[in-house]
Amino acid sequence: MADGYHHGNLRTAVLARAAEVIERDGPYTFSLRSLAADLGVSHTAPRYHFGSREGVLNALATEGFTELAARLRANREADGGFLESGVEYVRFATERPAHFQVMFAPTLLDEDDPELAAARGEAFGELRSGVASVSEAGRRVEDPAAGVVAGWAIVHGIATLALSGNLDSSGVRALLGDADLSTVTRRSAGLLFAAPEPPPTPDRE
Amino acid sequence: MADGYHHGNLRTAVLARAAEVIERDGPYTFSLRSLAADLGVSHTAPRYHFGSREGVLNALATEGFTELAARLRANREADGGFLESGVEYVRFATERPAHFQVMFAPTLLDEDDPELAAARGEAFGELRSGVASVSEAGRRVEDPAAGVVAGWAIVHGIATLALSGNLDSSGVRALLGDADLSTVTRRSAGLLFAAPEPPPTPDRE
DNA sequence: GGTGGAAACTTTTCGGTGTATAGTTCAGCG
DNA sequence: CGCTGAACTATACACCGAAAAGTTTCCACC
Repeated sequence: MADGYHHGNLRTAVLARAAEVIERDGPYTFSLRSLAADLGVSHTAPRYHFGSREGVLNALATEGFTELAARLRANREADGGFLESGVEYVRFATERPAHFQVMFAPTLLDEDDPELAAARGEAFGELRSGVASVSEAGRRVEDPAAGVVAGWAIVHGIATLALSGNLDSSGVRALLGDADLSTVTRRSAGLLFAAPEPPPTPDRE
Repeated sequence: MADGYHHGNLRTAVLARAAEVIERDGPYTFSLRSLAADLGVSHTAPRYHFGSREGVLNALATEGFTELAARLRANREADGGFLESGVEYVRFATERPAHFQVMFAPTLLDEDDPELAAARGEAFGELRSGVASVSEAGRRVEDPAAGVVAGWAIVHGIATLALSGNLDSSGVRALLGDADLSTVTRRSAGLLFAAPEPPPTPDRE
């Protein structure tokens, strides 16, 4: 495969290296040329596989949505419950920070890419069906639509704040005794859907 | 002031134009040179005021944190309550999308800038004191630290998801009957801290 | 065992971009 | 009138994404 002229596995190598670089420096300074130099190929070689810089980011986002969907599906099939789906969402963000950043930065992507749209649709489907299970569980959600938004927003908020370092730098994280992020997620998102313990049963019809 | 050679108000003009451009195309393609061309000055003129491209973004973030702090303080002094502080947070994000994006993208900023640190500290202080009022109100928060994280995360999550267009594109927003974002915020974040009694916001249809 | 073609790269070239440094304009002031 | 500092320009350089044309290698087919 790798004969000195043909890299042999350039597409995979580019994606892996791109994720590393973006994880370290963010998506702004991400450069196709320096990436190609790292991999020992000419600076136009990645272009053959991805078409453009945007193409690399699209591929990264697609990869990310596919993996996120798989994780959420696995959790659902293991009957992990909504809260654990949320924890998984945050875990994915911290384990694949580059993917996560790119996935939710539409100005970096070509939204017309059908593969990206398919992968995203799959992930969003898992998200909705995960949240739907909460409504079925019949907690205290008299406003299921708001519950969906609240559930997604709280885990997405924790993920983005943690990734951007604002949870630590704000001193908020320290309030929790430096618990790991999964614990933080459980304790925080748990407030949303957990039935209040002392108070009486909320008014149901 | 403006004599054809000296612009007269370049610093302000650069910040205003930068916000426009970033609001439209995001912070990644933001270019000092095209911005200078728009304003009719040489491409190195902005550098005199900001030192570097990063300097412009830092100034934008500083401006943003200062305004956010002021908004939160005004709400607190008007006794708006935590939920309305959250609504104000989201409103700020949608009204100053460029500022908001830059403020929470540390890879775009020079974190050593003392002015930025001061403005951010001020805003975070307001945030914490706003959330602290909830604990004092003694709702059902037996885990106040988690409440702080949850409160911030849910409004930050709504803001980022809305700004990135993911609330609409996912179809989640439509579930709420296309309510405006402040209403979405109240209904969603309201689930977090709402006591069994209906909150001051009337939510009747 | 050669031949055609496609896949995977390289080379070259172009315009755009941030940064650095030296030079220019202009208002205010002694 | 001449000096000085603030605000801006001109020039130069290295890097970058994109485009187009050329090169290498493999492989399927005859």
